[in-house]
This record gives sequence, structure tokens and C-alpha cells, in this order.
Amino acid sequence: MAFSPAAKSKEELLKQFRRNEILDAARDVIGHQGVTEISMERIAQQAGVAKGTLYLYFENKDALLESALEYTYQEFMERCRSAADAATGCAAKIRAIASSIVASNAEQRAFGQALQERPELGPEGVSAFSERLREQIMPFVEFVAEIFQAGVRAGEFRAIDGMRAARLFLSLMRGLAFQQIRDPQPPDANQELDALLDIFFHGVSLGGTA
Amino acid sequence: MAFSPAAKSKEELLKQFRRNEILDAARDVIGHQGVTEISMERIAQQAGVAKGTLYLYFENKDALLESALEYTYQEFMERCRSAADAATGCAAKIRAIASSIVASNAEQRAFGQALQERPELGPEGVSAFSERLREQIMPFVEFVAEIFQAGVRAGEFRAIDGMRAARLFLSLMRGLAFQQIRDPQPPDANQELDALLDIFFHGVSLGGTA
Amino acid sequence: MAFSPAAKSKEELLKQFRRNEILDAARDVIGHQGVTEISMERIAQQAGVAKGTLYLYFENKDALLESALEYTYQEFMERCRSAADAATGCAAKIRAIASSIVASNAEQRAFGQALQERPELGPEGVSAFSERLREQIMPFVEFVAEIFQAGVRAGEFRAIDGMRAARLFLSLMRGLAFQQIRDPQPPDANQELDALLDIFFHGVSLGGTA
Amino acid sequence: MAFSPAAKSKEELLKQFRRNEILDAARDVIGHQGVTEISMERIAQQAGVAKGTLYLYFENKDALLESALEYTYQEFMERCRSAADAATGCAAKIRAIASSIVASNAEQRAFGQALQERPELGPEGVSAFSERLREQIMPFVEFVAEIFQAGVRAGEFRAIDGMRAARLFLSLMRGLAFQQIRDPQPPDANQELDALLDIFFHGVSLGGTA
DNA sequence: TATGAATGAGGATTCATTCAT
DNA sequence: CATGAATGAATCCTCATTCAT
Repeated sequence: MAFSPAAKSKEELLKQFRRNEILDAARDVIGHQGVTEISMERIAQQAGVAKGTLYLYFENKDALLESALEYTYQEFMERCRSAADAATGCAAKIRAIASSIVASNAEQRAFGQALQERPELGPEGVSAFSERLREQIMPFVEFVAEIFQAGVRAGEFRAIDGMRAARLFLSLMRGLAFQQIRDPQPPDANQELDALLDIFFHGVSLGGTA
Repeated sequence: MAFSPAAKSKEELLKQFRRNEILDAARDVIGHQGVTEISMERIAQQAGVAKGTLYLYFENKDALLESALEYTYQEFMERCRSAADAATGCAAKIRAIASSIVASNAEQRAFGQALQERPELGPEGVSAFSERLREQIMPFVEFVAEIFQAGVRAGEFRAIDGMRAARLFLSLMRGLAFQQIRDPQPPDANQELDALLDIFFHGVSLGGTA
Repeated sequence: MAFSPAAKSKEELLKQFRRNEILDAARDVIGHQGVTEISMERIAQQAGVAKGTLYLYFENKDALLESALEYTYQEFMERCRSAADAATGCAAKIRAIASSIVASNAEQRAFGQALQERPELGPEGVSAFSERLREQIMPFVEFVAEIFQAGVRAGEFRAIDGMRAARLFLSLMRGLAFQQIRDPQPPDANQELDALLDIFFHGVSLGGTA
Repeated sequence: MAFSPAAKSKEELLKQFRRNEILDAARDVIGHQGVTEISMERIAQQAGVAKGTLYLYFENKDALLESALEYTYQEFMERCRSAADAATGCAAKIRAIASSIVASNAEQRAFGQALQERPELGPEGVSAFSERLREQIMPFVEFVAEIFQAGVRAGEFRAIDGMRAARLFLSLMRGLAFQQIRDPQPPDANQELDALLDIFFHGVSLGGTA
């Protein structure tokens, strides 16, 4: 009758493992078919399980996709944080994050999708879906914002608003991801990145700060 | 108007008018439900016509959506061009375009959607759909790029690549649109725009041009 | 004309004329597309009138098709009767009818269709449609039957039942029509007819009448 | 059975069984409504399954209908072959086939439909559909033709062409089926058959072979 | 009388979800 | 737990029919 704690945790682990297998599969499918063209059938195939099994691990399709996006985001944001932590100086941290994003993007085209945040779910934010994604992403945006703030305090950056800089920076990265994904023959990502960061850091204007 | 090319007879005009009514309806629905969640039923309701009527004006759903996006883009790009032409100086032209976009966005939330270029169609970009949209947009991107080039030649801007600057600028605008659309209580768009353009023009770095 | 019974006023005549034009068009379309694949649109195109106009002359689609089949049958049966009347001897009359059918069939592929009597309308004879066609055809079957009866009385034919012989004969003709219509490279119709009539007249058995 | 080729596992058998249940249902519906007026809804009702289930067993409506006709034809032709094989003498084989057809027809009114070979698909015969049916039927027509040829060689029949005799014979059977199906109060099928075969075997002419 | 734009019921097909095994 | 056959709501699209002009 009584469960041995070991057995229990083993089942827990197995469950977790299965869950992640499914999320990996979902991410792959997202990467190949885009977020909205996905069918449960296809995810099940990719994960090597039966359709019904998906419902043992996830409430429904939306929950699964949401988890898959979260999962991808988490991994990606983790990577960015590590890269930032390893760098010295705020500009360097920003560059490190940018490089991480470019690398993630190269590895996981799905990320490019995820980054675009399922805009088809509508601007109203009605769907709990996009709401929760926002919640996921906000801490990361704030993390980047703080780097900018620190840079301002450290005298590395102008007196800009951290959040705005963060958003502009991430828009830039999204645009780059977009180009790399959509362009049939995209230019070298790192060159492109350097050129864009140059503009981002120094502005387009000739005269420097007003 | 850009969308009623040489409409002669009364019937032609009426047909054109109806067509545009439907496209308006589609744009509204896109604005409220996102591109992929739309049903013909819903568009028909919004347009105040029967489902079958849609098929008198458009081959099928994809053709209708494509036209609706084109329609929105055309109108929007037209507006931006006019604003740019009316401004003197390259920086001023860019600001004028930015203001147009903010205004368009305020009026037509659907535009925010359209601007995001149907990413759900998948990374492959295979579909003739997204391909045609790219073709629509490219001339506009080049138009903006040329403004930057002119600015460089005129000594208003640093020696930046026009296309990259244009893409960065449009990413910035997309990010702003995104914020305005998604944020439940977005900050004032014009203030926000000014702050972002400040960063865009002068960069985040303190030292000005390297 | 057989189908304009006592048309008096000019308007009546015009109406009758229009009606027949439409029926011709319908027959042509039937000949090209089969009975069930026909659309009112297509008939209207062929007749050179607007869709709505069809409804000025016919209650609905079924009534139109029914009339078109009747029209075709009438013309065809008329032709067969004339041919039979012109021939001397019962076997000769039968041959004459057979030749008429082959000729009609060659001219009007639609006839082949019509001859097959819209079997898709179901065996139950539920539809008033197939019922009325039966009524149209019966007199003609009886006309042929009487030729056989006369042949029996005249000593030209064995003591067979006229109706059965008529039905067998018409089945034979239908089979021939079927072959000519469906076979991608049908053999010469007249040769084929002669061979079949030979079997029909003399039977397959070697010994003659038992 | 001809329709369960090498069914091994229990699941295979079950699947085969379900498939046949659906085909039976389709055949019934064809028998009642004709080939073209059928809806998937109706077939599903008759089979006692949901609409979607039909698509688990058949690609689409056309594939289902095609299979249903094939299924009916196969069963019917199998039956005719068995009857023919069991009979001695060519005339007897032909009679045996005729009896089988009459019996099949009595049991399965749908057969009468199927026998009429979907003429609504139009004279062009372009559709792969009717093409495949032709391919199904041809071997059977040839089978009957060979019986006639054998009869000629054996001195039972006159020097007739086997294929033509076969076609005439099958036309006769079709005509009989038609009568039995359409006539509100059809005469006794066997009496009718005997009378028609009498004409078929001995011809209508008095004089025997010319 | 003639038109043809508009209608909307009807039908094929898909796919997320359930549940008996 | 896992399965995958079955379900049926939802969606696109067609086309016979109507009716304002």
C-alpha cells in the first residue's frame, strides 16, 4: 500500500522526463510548421507517443503550446543571462546577450517563431495565452533594462530610460531574427549584428548627443 | 485613390466600393481576432453581407486575406510616403514617417497585426502568401532606406548602411506598435516615440561616434 | 413544330422560341457535362441569357432538365417514327429505327445521356422526375412493340412478345450508345450495329427456332 | 473472401470488418438515393458511425463511393463466375450467369444502380472514377465473351463475335434489371428472363440463320 | 421582360478531444 | 499508464433561387 519515497520520485522523474520529451517535440514542430499550423497528431508523431498520451501531460492544445513556448523561452533566457553574467561591462553584457540570441536563433529556428509571440492570438490580450507569455518575458525585459540602467549609472551609456532601451534592443534582435528566418539567402548573422549594434550604440545621427 | 485604379462605369465603381467594404470588414476582424483565427462567417457578419457574397469578390479565403493585408499596407505606406515627401530634411522625413505609423496604429489596431507580417505562416516562407506580402513591403523598406542614404550623403547621418538603418528603424516601429497594442495601459505613444527616436538617432552610448 | 402547340400571339411565339433556345442550351450542356454536373450558371451561359431569366421560363432546375430531356426524347422519337414509317416491312422498320438512333447518337452525345434516363435519381421512382420520363418513353416503347407484333402477324418474326422484344431491342441500342460514348476509340457504329442486329435477329444459337 | 485479402491480426480483421460495414451502408444508400445524391452525412447515419469516422477508412467521398461500387461489382462478378463454373455447357453457363444477375438484383437493388455505371459522370469519361470502374468490369465482360467464344468453337453457338454477344447479353441483363427496379409492379423476374433469353438465343426472325 | 448581385442552406472535410480497451 | 479509434463541432465553399433595378 505505502509508496516508497524512492519509487514515487522515480515516477515523478519519469513523468517530468516524458513531459520534456513532448515539449521538445512540440518545439521542433513549431520550428518546422509555425505556431498555428500545428496539429496534435503531428506533435504526437514527433514525440513518438500516441495522441491521447499528450492529454495525460497537458490539459489541452493551448496548454501544451504555452508550455512549449515557455520552455523555449526559459532556456533561451537562461542562456542570455549566463552570457551576460560572464561579461564585464554593460555594453559587453548587451553584446553577449545579442550573440546568444543570434546563436539560439541559428540553432532553433523555432525560437524565431516563439520570439514573435503568436501575434495571431489577437491584440486584445483576451486569450490567457498571450497574457501568460507576457508574464514570462517581462522579467527578462527587466533584466535587460537593468543592464542599461547600470550602464547609465556607470557612465557607459547616455541618460536613457532602461526599459525603452531594452525594448528597442529586443525589437532590433527580433528584426534580425526575422530577417535571418525569412530571407531566402540571409547575410551573415554576425556581420549583420555588428552593423546593427553599431547603429544601436552610436545612433544614426552624425553629431553625437545633442 | 490608390485602390480604385481607373474605375469607369457605375457598376465598376459599385463593385470597387463593395470590395473595399469587405476589405475594411476583414481588416477590422483581423484587428480583433488575429489573422489566423478569422472565419469567413465572421468577416461576412462584419461586412453585413452573406457568406456567399464574399466569394463574388474574392476567389477564396486566402485571396481575401491577402487582399486585406495588401490593402492595409498600401494605404499605410501611401500615408508614410506622403508624410515623408512633405517633410524637409532626412531626419525630419524619418520622424514624419514615424508619426504616420503611430497615427495609423492608433486608428487601425489591425495595422499592428498586419505589420507583424503573418509570422504564423511558418519560417519557410514557402507560401505564396507571405511571399507576395514581402514583395509588397520591400519597395517601402527601400524607400526608407533611400532616405537614410540621402541623409548620409547630405551629412545628416553617419556613414551607415541605408537598408540596415531602415530595418532597424522599422523594427523599432514594430516594437512600439506591439507595445501600444498589447500593453493593457500603454504609455502615451508620442512621448514613447520621441524617447525611442532619441535613442535611435543618438545611440545609447555616451561617447557619440567612435 | 411538335413542341409549340398552337402558338397564337407574337408574344407566345417569342416565348416559345426563347424556351426552346434554353432547352437547346441545356441539351448541349448535358451532352458535355452529364446530367448531374450541370449548373444553372452554365446553362445560362450557353443560352446567352442571365441566370434569372431561366426562372422566367422554368419553375426550377428540375423542371428545366426534365423539359430538356423530354425535348430531346421527343425529337428523337419523332425521328425514329418517321424513319420507321418510311420503311417497308417490319424488320426494315426496326433497322430504320436502329439507324436513326445511331445517327442521333452520333450527332447528339447528349442523347446517349438522356437515353440512360438519369438513373441517379434513384430506383424508387420517388422523384416525379423519372416518373414523368417513363411516361414520355412508354408510348415510344409501345410503338416499337407494335412493329414487332405486326412482324409476328405478318410472319416476319417468331411468336415473340412485342413488348419484350421492344425492350430487348432498346437495351441493345442503349448498350451500343453506351459503347460509342464511353469507349475512347469506339469501333465504327454502323458495322457494330449490323453485327448486333444480326445477333438480335437470328439469335446466338446455332439451331434456329427450337 | 475476395475483400479481406490476407487479414492477419485481430486489429486488421476489425478494421476490415468496419470498412465493409461502411461499404454496405454506402451500397444501401446508393440503392436508395442514387450515386450522386448521396451525402457523407447520410452514409454515416446508415453505417451508424460519425461523419469523421468515414475519413478514417476512406480518403474522401470519391474514394468511398468508388470502393463501394467496386465492392458491389466484385461480389456480384464473383457470384456470376461461380455460377458459370458450376454449369456444364456454354448456353447453360450463360443461363447460370443470367440467373445470378437476376438473383443479385432481387437482393440488392443497389446493384441495379451500380450496373448502370454512373452515367452521370459525363460522356467524356475523363474522371479517373469511371475509368477505374471500366477496368473493374472489363475482365468480367471478357470472361463472358470467352464463354461465347467457347460456345462457338463447341458448335453450340453461331459464328458470332464473343465480345459483341457479351455486350448484347449484358445490355439485356441491364434492361431487365432496369425494368425490375423501375417498374412499380414488375412482372416475375424469372419468367421475364426466360422470355428474353429465348429471344436472345434464337433471335426474333423466323427463318433461323441466314 | 431581363438582369445578375445577393442569399443562405447544404455538403465535404479537418482536427481537438474523449474513452473503452 | 498508454493507446488510437471514434466523435462531432467548426469551417470553407458551392450553387439553386430570389428580387431590386
